[in-house]
Amino acid sequence: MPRPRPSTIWFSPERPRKPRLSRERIARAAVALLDVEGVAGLSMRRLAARLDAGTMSLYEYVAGKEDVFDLAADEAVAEIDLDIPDGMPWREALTRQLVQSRDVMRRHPWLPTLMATRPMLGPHALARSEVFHSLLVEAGLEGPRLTAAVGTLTYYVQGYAAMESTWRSRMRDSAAEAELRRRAREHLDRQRESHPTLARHTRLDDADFDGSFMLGLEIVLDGIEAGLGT
Amino acid sequence: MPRPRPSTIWFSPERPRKPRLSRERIARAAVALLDVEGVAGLSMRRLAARLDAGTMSLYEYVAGKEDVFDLAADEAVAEIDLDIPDGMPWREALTRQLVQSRDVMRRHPWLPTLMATRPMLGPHALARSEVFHSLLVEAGLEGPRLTAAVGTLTYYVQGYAAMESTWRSRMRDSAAEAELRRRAREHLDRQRESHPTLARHTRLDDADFDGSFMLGLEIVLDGIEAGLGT
DNA sequence: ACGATTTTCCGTACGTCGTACGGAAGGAGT
DNA sequence: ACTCCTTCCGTACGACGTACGGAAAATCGT
Repeated sequence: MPRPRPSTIWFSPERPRKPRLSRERIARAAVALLDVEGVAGLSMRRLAARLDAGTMSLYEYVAGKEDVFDLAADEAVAEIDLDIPDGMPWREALTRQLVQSRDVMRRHPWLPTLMATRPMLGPHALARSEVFHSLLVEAGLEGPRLTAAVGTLTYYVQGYAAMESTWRSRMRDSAAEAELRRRAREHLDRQRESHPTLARHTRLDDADFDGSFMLGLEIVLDGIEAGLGT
Repeated sequence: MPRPRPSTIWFSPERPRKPRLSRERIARAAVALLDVEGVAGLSMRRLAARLDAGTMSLYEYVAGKEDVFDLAADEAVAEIDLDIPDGMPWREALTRQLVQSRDVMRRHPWLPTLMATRPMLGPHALARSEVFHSLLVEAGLEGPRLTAAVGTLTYYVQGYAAMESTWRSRMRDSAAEAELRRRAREHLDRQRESHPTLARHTRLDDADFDGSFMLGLEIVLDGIEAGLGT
């Protein structure tokens, strides 16, 4: 039976010999590597190289690649500034919180995807969750309504950030591959003829990401507020 | 210069020789394989084997693995039933539409992730988008508000479906790995002591996925409705 | 009818990946 | 000094995406 490794559990137990690596160091290196190379660019070999360690050394600290992703995700979530000025009303505070979250996800475009595909149980994710819940409790929610409200906010910011970063990256590399882009565009235009509403109401080129994000956020917050009287 | 492959463009042009494969056949096989093996389990080799073809034969029809994902995603989106009874009010119609979407995403748990990480430009995704837009135009929205409203709904259903399927899959395999689960739980409980709001207001075991989904959906729809007067 | 052309099919090969395994090396405790 | 536990990591295996180029087949021009 192999030594059990913690996987997805966050503390580190006793350590009878002083180690060169640590889960924290690995987490930080993973974040840095993900920022530069993206999700597809993170490999155990590259990660180890960046830490001047042998590849297999990582496995003393980490259960596998999935564990690295868990670690990196929680590490990035830690960048969200959680403290809010005393006495700030809940709606304003939540707005700040969500704008912050989007900022962090813009710095780490790989984050929304990872958050959507794993249970976020790291300490920083839990802390963030605590803040969201307590702000909405202050607003007057509890029980399933509370859970649902937290969900809508979380899914919105994750979904928006994911969309934004895929869009931005397509815009970037299409500067080089303008040809293929032209064909795709032409194809879309052809489709548009059979989709009149879409054609009339959407512009593809201008993209006011900031304004658009705030608009959607207002919708969700309005919806939460609308349910308070019930 | 290599023969250009369409990538992400959807029609197929002239065909001077009758082919055994086709983009449609590949798309269907990819969906079936993804359903069984998940995103990580889809490989070009396995996909080809399922079609009784050599691996490299796929590349006559498909630009690469990314293209296969695009194809599979649009193919799955096709399962969403788009027609709505005549005269049904917009809110009810949208609800139907979103419940449908969630159902499809439950049948294809890999779908929400793929949708979040790529621009959905396939014919079925565009058709779905057209329906959403026209329903919200009927509701009285236009311009950036319209775009934002479509966004909130889309992100909500994708985010919820992604959460639901990761949760469900964890619940499944934890039947086998109950030990590790117990440790995770114990860890969570320890964290809960420092997160009082979270501790008081969340239950982990019971999970009324259907009801919870509807609650969140009502929030978003309420929010859209609240913005109509402005 | 038949060669030329075009298109489909796919075997081989290369570089990369995650990680199982087992050994080496280095304190800590006795 | 000896044991034991931990850290470190070289090697190796099977699987992956796909570039390349050749074989075979269908179509077309004549």
